[in-house]
Amino acid sequence: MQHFFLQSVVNVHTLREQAAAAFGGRQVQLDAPEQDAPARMRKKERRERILLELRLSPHVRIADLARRFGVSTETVRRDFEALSGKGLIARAHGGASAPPHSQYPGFAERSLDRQAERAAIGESAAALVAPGDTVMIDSGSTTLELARFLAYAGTACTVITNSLPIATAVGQSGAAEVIVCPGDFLPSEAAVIGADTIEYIERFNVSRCFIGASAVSASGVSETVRGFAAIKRAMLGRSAAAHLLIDRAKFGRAGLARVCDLSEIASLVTDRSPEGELAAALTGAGVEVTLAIQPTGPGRAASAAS
Amino acid sequence: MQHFFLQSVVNVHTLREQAAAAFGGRQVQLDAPEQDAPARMRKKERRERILLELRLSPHVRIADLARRFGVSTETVRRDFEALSGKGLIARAHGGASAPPHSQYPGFAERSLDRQAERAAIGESAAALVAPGDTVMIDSGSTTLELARFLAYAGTACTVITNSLPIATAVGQSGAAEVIVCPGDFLPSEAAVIGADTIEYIERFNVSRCFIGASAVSASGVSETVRGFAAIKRAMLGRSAAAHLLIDRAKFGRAGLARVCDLSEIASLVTDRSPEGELAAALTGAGVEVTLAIQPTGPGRAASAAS
DNA sequence: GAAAAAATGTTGCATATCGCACACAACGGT
DNA sequence: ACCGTTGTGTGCGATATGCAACATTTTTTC
Repeated sequence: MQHFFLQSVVNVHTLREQAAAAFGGRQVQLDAPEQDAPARMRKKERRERILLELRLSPHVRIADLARRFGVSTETVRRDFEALSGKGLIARAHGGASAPPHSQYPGFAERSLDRQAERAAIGESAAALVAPGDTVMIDSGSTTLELARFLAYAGTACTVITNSLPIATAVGQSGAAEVIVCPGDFLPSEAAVIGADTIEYIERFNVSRCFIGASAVSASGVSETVRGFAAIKRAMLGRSAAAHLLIDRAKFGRAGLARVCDLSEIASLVTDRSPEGELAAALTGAGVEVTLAIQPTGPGRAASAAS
Repeated sequence: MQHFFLQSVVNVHTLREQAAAAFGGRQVQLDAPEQDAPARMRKKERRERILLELRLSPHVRIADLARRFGVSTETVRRDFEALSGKGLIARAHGGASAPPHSQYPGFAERSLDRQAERAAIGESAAALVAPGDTVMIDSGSTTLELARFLAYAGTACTVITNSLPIATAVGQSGAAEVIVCPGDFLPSEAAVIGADTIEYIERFNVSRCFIGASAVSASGVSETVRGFAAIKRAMLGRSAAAHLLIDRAKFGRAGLARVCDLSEIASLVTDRSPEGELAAALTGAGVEVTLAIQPTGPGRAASAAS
């Protein structure tokens, strides 16, 4: 079996070249901030390839990559260090793997900040779901945490979602039923959007929905990704009660697309008490505020303890 | 940030206990075949927890787990060895990560055998898709390979699928458009099934569809998972040409649910020429047979070379 | 075209991990 | 109560990895 593969290594390389070329067309700015006049193609390309490999198998080894790229292990090690510095990969002894969870690329870049806060918010929100409930869960990194906690706790509920990672996460528990919405797949969020999605959502009626957002202020909830606002509104319209999961970094700001008024949501789950104008508006709108108990979360302890 | 986490390690543990308990209710038979009168709870539970951890973060380290479980590293090492022997995890120096691809649990158990063959089949099938094409892709581990190669090659096509991992894989390329079908989520396959799925599929017309199956024989194509047969038929009905992706292990067998006649498929992509009755039937039905060039595949070379 | 800067390769050593052998403890069957 | 089985811990030499300093090559810049 071993030499089997070794014989075909050449073919593999050829394929990889093609892919790398195709990929190169829409290069990500990997080393943007620090060096402004950077780099020959080599380094960049190699690092892109590392990320590419990492999408295909969850773990790559330094020695393998070094051999494959025809460079020394030190070079690969340096690449790893740079990439892990940007949070694009997670280092491990002898290799590297995909960042914390996101098999979902789009999330990766941003999902490092406030990870702990989001986990706490997700955990608190999960407590709101009782066995037997039917809920809708919006896409987003905070709501994904909710999904993970639901799965972790094994809550026997029915979940309707437009997010693929959320469907997968909740489904893993085996205890929950998951209904996936149709629509156009948006890679950056690993969720579906569009008219089909909305039409489908409107077939259901649920007791609760959990939504995320880009911003919340006294004037209401808003979202930067335009297609998402409509989805959130559709979910709101079909739920007896709506819960907004949002961290304090988004207080007092406003996004491009308006989602709804504060009065339309039943509760806000966050990591710190809102203050000032927003607090007043929330009280005025009769929105209950749930404060998440600080950082705790499955999957984080391991990396933190190391 | 570090001590931050360390302070809450206790909470994490408590949470993990709960989850482990919940999980224990539907324990998988980890060491079923070899030892019939096995084991105290300890080992089993520990190994389940390892798998649980692995779902939450893509890589766990031996030292961490040893400390967390309060056992020696040797013990964890033995667990790793056992689990990797069953293909449930992939070993790495200093730790372990999720098996080859499947962030998708159900796939895991079976997706080791014939992995290379499936990759070859997927690669061959990917060559059938031209830029601009619109295709449907059925769920399954072989068709997932097709999706990965499409993404890897960056083919600019439109894909309609009922499989979440396929949607994610194809979407990653950024070059393709992906339309996801609605329906009831089936965790073991990470795909959706049901009436909604079928109804949705029937809204489209495509040039090609790629389907997998549990078995193929002279009397036709069949599938063991009942809900899937209907999906495959729906896709067949909406495609100008159908391609069956199937490895030689499934030749000459029959599954519970009948999918279609051989005459309904345009081509069969496989890893070895069919023989005897099946070959005759294929010729008779005018089915073109495409033989996949032997093992090659992204993501595999790394693990094989090690 | 030469100097400067960046990237990469090389070396040596500290450390971590591996794999094995053996010893001990816990449990189950007779 | 005995003994065999199984799971676990400990110690050790071999190997792999990490890390830092320095040499070398390549690229950039003027």
